[in-house]
Amino acid sequence: MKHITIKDIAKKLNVSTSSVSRAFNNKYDIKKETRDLILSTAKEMGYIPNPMAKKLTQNCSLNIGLVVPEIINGYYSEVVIALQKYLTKRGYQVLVMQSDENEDQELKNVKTLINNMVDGLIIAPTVGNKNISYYLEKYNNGYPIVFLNRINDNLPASKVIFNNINWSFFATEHLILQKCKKIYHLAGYKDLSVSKERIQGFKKALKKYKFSSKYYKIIETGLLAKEGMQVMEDLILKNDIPDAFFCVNDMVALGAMKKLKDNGYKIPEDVAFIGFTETRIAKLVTPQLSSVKQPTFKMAKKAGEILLNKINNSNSKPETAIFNGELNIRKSSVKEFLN
Amino acid sequence: MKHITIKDIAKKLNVSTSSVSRAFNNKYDIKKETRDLILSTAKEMGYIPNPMAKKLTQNCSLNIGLVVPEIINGYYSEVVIALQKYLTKRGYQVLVMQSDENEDQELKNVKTLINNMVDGLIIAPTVGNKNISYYLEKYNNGYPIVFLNRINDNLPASKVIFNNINWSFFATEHLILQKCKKIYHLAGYKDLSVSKERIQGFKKALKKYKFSSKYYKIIETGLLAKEGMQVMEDLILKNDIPDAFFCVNDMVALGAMKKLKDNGYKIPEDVAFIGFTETRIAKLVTPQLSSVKQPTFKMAKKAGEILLNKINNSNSKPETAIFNGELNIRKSSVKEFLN
DNA sequence: TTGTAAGCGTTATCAT
DNA sequence: ATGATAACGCTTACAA
Repeated sequence: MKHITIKDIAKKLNVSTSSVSRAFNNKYDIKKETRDLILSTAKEMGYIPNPMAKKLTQNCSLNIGLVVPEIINGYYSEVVIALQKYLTKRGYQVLVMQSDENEDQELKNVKTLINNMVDGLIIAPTVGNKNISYYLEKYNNGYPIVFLNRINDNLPASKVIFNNINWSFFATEHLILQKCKKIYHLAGYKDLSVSKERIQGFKKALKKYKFSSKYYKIIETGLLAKEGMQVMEDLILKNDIPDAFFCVNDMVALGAMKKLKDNGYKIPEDVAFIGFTETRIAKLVTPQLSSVKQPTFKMAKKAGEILLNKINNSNSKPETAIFNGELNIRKSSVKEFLN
Repeated sequence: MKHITIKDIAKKLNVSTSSVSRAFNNKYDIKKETRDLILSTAKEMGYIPNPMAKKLTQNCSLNIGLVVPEIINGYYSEVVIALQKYLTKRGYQVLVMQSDENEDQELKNVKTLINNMVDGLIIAPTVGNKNISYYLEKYNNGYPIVFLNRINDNLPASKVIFNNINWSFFATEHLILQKCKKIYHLAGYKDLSVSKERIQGFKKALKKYKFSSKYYKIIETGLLAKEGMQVMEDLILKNDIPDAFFCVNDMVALGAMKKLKDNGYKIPEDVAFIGFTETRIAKLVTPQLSSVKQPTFKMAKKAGEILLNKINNSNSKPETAIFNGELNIRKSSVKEFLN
């Protein structure tokens, strides 16, 4: 099963290897007939171009590194899928690495990918900001990087982000308009940029409607269902249950809801819920979970687009794309008809 | 930002490139001091070995292709994670491609990966068997392939599979022992090997307990929550609701349960449910969903292991690993205390 | 339009 | 223990 090379084809047809190469690559400087002959015999012989050789001469790997926090909870799975689709169609392979919400792992991943000479990186940073300066240094040296999500609006680099502040404002306002009087925010990680922004939006809404500090709380949780459950267990013990929760994401919301339901609370009658970064599961639970939907595919695609721009035109300018979402109101947050 | 090469190092130290190469690769035939000197200056100069060049000379890509049906529903996400972990640690990159439950897409993926000269393939085939003969031909020509899941026990190739028949027998038997008298099976795709096997186990249990054909049904559904909902909607319209459902997977079960709950049925009191291929969401819904848990990580790891064996020792024998799981009984299927 | 030959950055085979 | 050199499969000046 030795691989056929352009040499084999050249020998068979009594042409030079350059002609064979040209037949595959050039549009013009080869005669149509020889070109056709070469291509057809190549096919006949079962020729497959050796990507390693090609990459070596062209000094590119045609690989893109994608670093995400995790791919188990749906959101980043969709990011992966969207980018695979976009980049594969353009001749690139995507190397996905997970950070498991761990900064050190993330840095390791990035370094592994750089050592593998990926042509560019898309990074959805994990909680913490220890690594950002390292990434920025690379970026400023001309390394093609696009940041996706979880990154500050004012980071001086190409990035694709969601308008967390506005949409968490809307989500909170929705709860307020449902006449919720006491609203807690399950807030993810205090060091996570999206958490910070969602807190900002939350506070903005409370301020607009003049909530005194007695009537809200911001509670750090993490991002997992398990963590939503733990926090809720704690609140139940303390008998400190408000009439609404706005959660940093759907998983935390689902965990928290589950715990409340198991303890006899009615949702939304006793406690209203709204999540964020809508997942498919939102529609499978009872009651269905209200949430903020993000345009995941579009955002991922945009990140790919910016990256390829940079790769193909190394002095393209930094670009920031900010996306908006939609508020999907479902049963978990609708109290009004009760009044 | 030109890359440092071994030539640069060689020139700087007045040694030959072969010495530099040796310093990085060989254990013995270089003097310790020169070796150390070379390594330290290399580090100083910021040398990164060019993987493309290395791969070209060694005629391997250090890439493994992984073809899965999808990665959105948790199960195959875990497969991806497990294999990434296992293979990355051993110097390989994993190229993941999704088939979207589409045979043609799957074949395309496999061909793309082969054209990219991955060193081996792990395939979790999608529904249908149109491509299997193509894969087998490659396999028989010595191409390293391991099949994971969704493949017949008697396929003459290396494979890692789950004992679907036994565990669907156990799941069904559990429902029977809960005194369920009429059990429907939501069965996935009729052309999917795991569906077939789970149907076999289902029937085996029914036979053991002498269910007449009036008291069970096997209904083709697909594998998505949405499809579980659709089928259930249909059954509700026909007023054809048994007292238990055994579902081909958790997603179908969740969709079906949701539809029933929304129509006023009590679970498990009116209808008991058990899923398969347990997902994390099983514990987040009310009532929690009973399911059969598969040792996903172990199975994926085993697939990686068999594949690397084959790659490193091309005349290693075909190997089949069959795994067992566990039956996790939760509230959705427990009726007995009601009697 | 085609061929020759150098080069991409390594490793591997010989000598020395 | 080290160096010279060919080779891996392809692209690309440059020459013809």
